[in-house]
Amino acid sequence: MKREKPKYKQIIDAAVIVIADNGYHQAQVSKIAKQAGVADGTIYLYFKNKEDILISVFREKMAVFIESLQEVNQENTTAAEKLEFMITNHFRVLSNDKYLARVTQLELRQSNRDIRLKINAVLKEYLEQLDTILEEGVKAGEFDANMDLRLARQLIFGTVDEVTTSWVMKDHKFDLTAQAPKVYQLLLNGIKG
Amino acid sequence: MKREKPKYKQIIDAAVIVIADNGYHQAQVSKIAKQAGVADGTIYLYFKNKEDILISVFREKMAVFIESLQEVNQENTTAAEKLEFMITNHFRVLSNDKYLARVTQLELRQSNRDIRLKINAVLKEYLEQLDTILEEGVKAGEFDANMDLRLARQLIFGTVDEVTTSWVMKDHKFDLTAQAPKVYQLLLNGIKG
Amino acid sequence: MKREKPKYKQIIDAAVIVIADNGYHQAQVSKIAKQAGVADGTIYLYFKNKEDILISVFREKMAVFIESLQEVNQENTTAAEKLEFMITNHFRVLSNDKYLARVTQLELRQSNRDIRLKINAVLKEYLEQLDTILEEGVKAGEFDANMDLRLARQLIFGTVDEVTTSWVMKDHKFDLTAQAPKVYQLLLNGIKG
Amino acid sequence: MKREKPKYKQIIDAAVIVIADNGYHQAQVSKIAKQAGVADGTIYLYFKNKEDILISVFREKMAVFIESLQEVNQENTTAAEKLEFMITNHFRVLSNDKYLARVTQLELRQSNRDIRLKINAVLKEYLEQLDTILEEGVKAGEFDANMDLRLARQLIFGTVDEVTTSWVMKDHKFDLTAQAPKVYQLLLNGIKG
DNA sequence: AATGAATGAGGTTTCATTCAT
DNA sequence: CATGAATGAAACCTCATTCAT
Repeated sequence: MKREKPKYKQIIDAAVIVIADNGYHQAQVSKIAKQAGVADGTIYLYFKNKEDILISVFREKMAVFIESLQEVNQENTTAAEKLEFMITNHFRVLSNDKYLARVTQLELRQSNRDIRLKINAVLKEYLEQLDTILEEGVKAGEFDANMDLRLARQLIFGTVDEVTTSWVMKDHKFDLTAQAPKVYQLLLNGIKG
Repeated sequence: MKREKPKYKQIIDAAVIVIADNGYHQAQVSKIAKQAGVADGTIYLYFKNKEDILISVFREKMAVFIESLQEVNQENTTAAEKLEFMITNHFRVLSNDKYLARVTQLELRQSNRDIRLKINAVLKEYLEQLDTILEEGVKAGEFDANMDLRLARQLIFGTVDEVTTSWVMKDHKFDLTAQAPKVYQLLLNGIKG
Repeated sequence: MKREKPKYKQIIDAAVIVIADNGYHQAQVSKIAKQAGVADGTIYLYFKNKEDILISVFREKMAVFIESLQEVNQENTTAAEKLEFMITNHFRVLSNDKYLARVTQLELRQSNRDIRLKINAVLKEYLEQLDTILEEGVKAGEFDANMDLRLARQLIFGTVDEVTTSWVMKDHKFDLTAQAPKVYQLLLNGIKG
Repeated sequence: MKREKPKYKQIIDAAVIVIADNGYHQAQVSKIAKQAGVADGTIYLYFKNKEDILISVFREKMAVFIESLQEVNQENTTAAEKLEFMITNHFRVLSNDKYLARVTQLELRQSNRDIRLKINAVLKEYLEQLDTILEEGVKAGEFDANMDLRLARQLIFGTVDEVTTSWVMKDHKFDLTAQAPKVYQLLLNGIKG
């Protein structure tokens, strides 16, 4: 008996590939089912509807980022080191899964407002981890005590996101992970005390 | 007899309103035609297809940003002052036209890959103006000579864009233009020599 | 230029034929469109949705019955004569349009509760005309003053409907209009004073 | 160990409840299985297919009517008394099982032509019992010798059915069994010699 | 130049039935 | 006998675009 991945995971992974290959609006349920090697109807044993597939893709994949951040946030390192890890990790994960990168940076953003709101809810956890780092850095005197925390968060996330999107749109023509130290330095300059 | 705006402009403006009010996916050509006060078929006398409307919306509205930057780039001010103006101007224009802000920050991004690529082509002019400022600043010793120019551009555009998007998604709950000096300071810290 | 029936009527008539030929559950919108000689989408310029087509079929066709009853109710005849006319007319109209008979007696009754309720609302007008006849007959001493009006209505409608349905289910094997005098006599016996 | 009803009966009863509660078109096999406390697949050990369940429901429940009529038809009473019993019994049985009444009067009639034909075959036995009463009544001089037997049957069944359906559609707002004597009188008037 | 009625392709989801365990 | 996960066919409706007037 062949041991299969549980179908839920199987379908999520198929969705990432289909969306990356065909684009958001051409990612029909039947294509995802075919890629996953299951019948169309089987999808609906594991997901409420198509929207549920898309949000689940994002949630499952973001979990990697969020968990690694939670871990690093519990370690005894400086806030600056944590920030550096966050950036490096972000770039590394997406570098290693170009399908995922295309899906999160380009395709999923084409979804309608409902899905976008649910995706943002997932993203919020990630941003809260970032906030934790920033608060800690301010308390430790590493980061500028007068800076606007929300702006700092937007500075960091906006930059990391823009660099990643740029990398995807330019068909990965530069080495994304190699940008991490430089991005870290620019951002640290911006916020350090 | 009332002198009417030329129909081309009329349709562009109608598109912005319809997209802002209904969202990208609910902005049907017939709605735009109705809002513009013309027949559906008339749209196709001025635009090749729907995609052409959307890109034209972006191009026409971006022109405001680009022109003002071209002007300021020809003035005798420091690169830092130019950067500050760029940020302030960006926030001010979108603050003054909340319809436009919603359309550019949220709605148009839901379009498919083809339209996104064409929108990026329009954006490129804006980013080139930004590059001009950065190069000038490096040459004048205002900005760090060792920094990666592309990263600096992504830092600045990514941050400004993220702050604006955040402001739109939070229903303009904070004063966007008031962020300009703080954003400028954070970014300048990042890149100054 | 060929003068066409207005499309609305054209589609209604096509629906009757398609439903009669294929049965309620096999009467797809595309079949109706094809039969009407229009595109699928054209249907939706004239009807809100499929349900709207079905109810409209019933409403338009019942109008024939209701109007003729309204006319006869305004004439100077006895209630018994009006009743006889009603029965004769009912059988004659359905005898002359076997498609319609199949649709109203068998097919439309397979619809779901929502449609059935709306169909019943249309039917109500017909039954009210019948009530008018009965009340008039009681007042004139033609019909039994002690009878239960609602039951009398159910007696008449139930019988006429059952005879018609029987005729349809037996593939029109007997002459429906020929039943009218006998049915009238049975019913009159039941309710006469 | 609790002695269970045989599964066949269990499933029939579950079907009546599910159809009455959810309506014909929302009575999925899986719902019936759940209500019956068995697995979906188990249904198919006792019934050939869904159609078979529905017809069996009707057949099993009609048996009550048919048996009681067979009994009364063997008694030494007048045809008129038998007719009265038939009407009273019909109303009483359905009054006592409102689930069943909804299912037979409203829901099962939404089924397609095939099922309807098979249901009619079951109904035929009932109508034959009614014919026996009528023939006996004619022979005994109780009923009009000149009347059309088929019409008389349709008069009686159509009226009883219409009264019952009306009662179900009006949510049992009147006392159905209380109608029996009045209905009997109306019908007897119609057919008595 | 302007109209707007007509077109027709294309996709999500349900659910009766099967069959390996 | 019993299970229940898996199957896959099938249809309503929308909307960008055309073209006769």
